[in-house]
Amino acid sequence: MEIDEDIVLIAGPTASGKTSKAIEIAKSSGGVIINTDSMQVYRELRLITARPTAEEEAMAPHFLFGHVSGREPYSVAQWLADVSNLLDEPEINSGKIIFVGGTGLYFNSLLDGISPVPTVDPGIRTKWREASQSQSSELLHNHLKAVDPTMAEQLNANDTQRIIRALEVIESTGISLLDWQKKKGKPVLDKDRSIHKLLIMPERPILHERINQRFDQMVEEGGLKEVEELLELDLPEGSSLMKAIGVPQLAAHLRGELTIEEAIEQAKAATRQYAKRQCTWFNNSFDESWNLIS
RNA sequence: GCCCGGGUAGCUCAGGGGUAGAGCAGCGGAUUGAAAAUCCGCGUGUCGGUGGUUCGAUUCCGCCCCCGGGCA
Repeated sequence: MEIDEDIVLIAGPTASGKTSKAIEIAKSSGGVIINTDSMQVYRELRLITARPTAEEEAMAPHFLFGHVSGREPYSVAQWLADVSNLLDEPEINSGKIIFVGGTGLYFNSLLDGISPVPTVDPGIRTKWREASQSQSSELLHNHLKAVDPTMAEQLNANDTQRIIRALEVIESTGISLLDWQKKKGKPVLDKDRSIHKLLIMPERPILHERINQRFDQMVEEGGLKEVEELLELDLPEGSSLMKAIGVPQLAAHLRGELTIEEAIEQAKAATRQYAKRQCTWFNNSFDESWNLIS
């Protein structure tokens, strides 16, 4: 598949064949590949996050794959900053660039930018993250109601993660997250470069089949060992990597809580559920400028 | 062949004379610094088949089929 545009975006649910499509395009049209997946940025997991293999990476220049440690906090904003830094390099920004991944939020931030919320005071962040371990979401929601009622109204009382985000922002900046989010971010892609957007959406039953097969393959190729080694690193509690699909399930097996068959079955189900959430995002958040293929 | 037990949602199973409900799976939605996260919503069904009793049967009775277990 040859593509004339300067920038190619390839999105799709997990196991839809994005990696090979990106390499195919890079080989026929040239260009570098930039990761647009929130988990493939981490160094410690390769198999379980379906990161391109060393052989695949050798077929074209790859960026932002496995470039951060699971010990470091990472985020959509950090990713966008990493992309922005890459685009500051003329030899990258003048050639073809292929963004590939499955994180809808990252694509949206790439195209629309992200609101310029200041970095939250680390002490305040830690305080609320710890509070979320010990306090009920309802209690936290009540805190938020007291300090930022309009934001509290936007959030479900069970949505602990968004509630503590809102809490840390109002406490750290004195301004409601809602107000910050009204400020538009600035897009990082050059306005004058042409973009081709590809959305790979296989039929659901086919996708499920591929997901199931791929997880079996991950385990055959040493996924269990990879998780075992990850656990030995003793990453900080709540680190994103520990929540990568497959990790909690295989870790439960290593602790003797699940048989390997149960762990595999549960990991496959979690992957299918994730793929559905991705499809929801793509279906409802991406506009008609995306070219749908299966 | 005989004797038990069972056949209810995709799976595991509960229920019981007024056309049925849980968990898991599945489906739909939200999504702005943890996003593979986090959260919201939705039972999707010839109750094995067929006769009968009954105002009414998935439920009770007969026969048949299928699956376990036991005896031969």
